[in-house]
Amino acid sequence: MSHFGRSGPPDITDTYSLLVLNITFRTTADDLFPLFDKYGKVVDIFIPKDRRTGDSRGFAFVRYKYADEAQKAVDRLDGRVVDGREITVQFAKYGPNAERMHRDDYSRDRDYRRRSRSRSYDRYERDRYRGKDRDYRRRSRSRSASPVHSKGRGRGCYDDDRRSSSRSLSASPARRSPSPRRSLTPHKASSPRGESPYRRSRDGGSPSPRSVSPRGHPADSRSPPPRNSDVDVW
DNA sequence: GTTGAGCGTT
Repeated sequence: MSHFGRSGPPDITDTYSLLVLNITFRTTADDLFPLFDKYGKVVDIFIPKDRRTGDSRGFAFVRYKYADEAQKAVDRLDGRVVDGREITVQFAKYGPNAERMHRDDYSRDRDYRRRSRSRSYDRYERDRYRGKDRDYRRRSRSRSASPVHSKGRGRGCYDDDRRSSSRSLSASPARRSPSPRRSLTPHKASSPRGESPYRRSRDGGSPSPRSVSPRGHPADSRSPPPRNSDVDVW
């Protein structure tokens, strides 16, 4: 009895799709079927899964036969805790069918206010919608979707180095070795273990020969490492 | 084994 989505869409002639979000990654259609079926006639349940791993993405699509039942399910199951997680039930919008036209059937009394009243209203709504940050979310379900990883690290390292270099030449050129290890990098990074050089290029974009010394680094030649301890610290 | 905003298959 879990033929949901096994052979594509069965019959979406008069069915309403509901989007269930915030469900656990282990929740399956069979687990949601009894839950949604209790509130109405569920025609089909489809849960997008990864093609490579086959794991659930965290949301499911419940297809109802009647809109009134779907609305009821949304109102009843929306915010319900399933498997220890609160699920979010709402009507599908970007679906293949987009039952937006049918929505008027059950929300006709509440949709009357949204009637094409004026462009201002539309603009206001759109503007208000834009206020929320939802476009930033990426579709990639990376294991760790972090919008802000670590500002100032990783790539900033190069920037910091470059800035330091600049300051060194400007503030105290003969104070500390600009970057002895940096000058040795191009030579030592030749291929200690058979690593591909082009790979490095793509990783940092162009940090090796050009970024390191855009204005040339004659100081390296005439400014050998004064102390080993300095380099040892690194 | 991990994660957590979102919109779908033959």
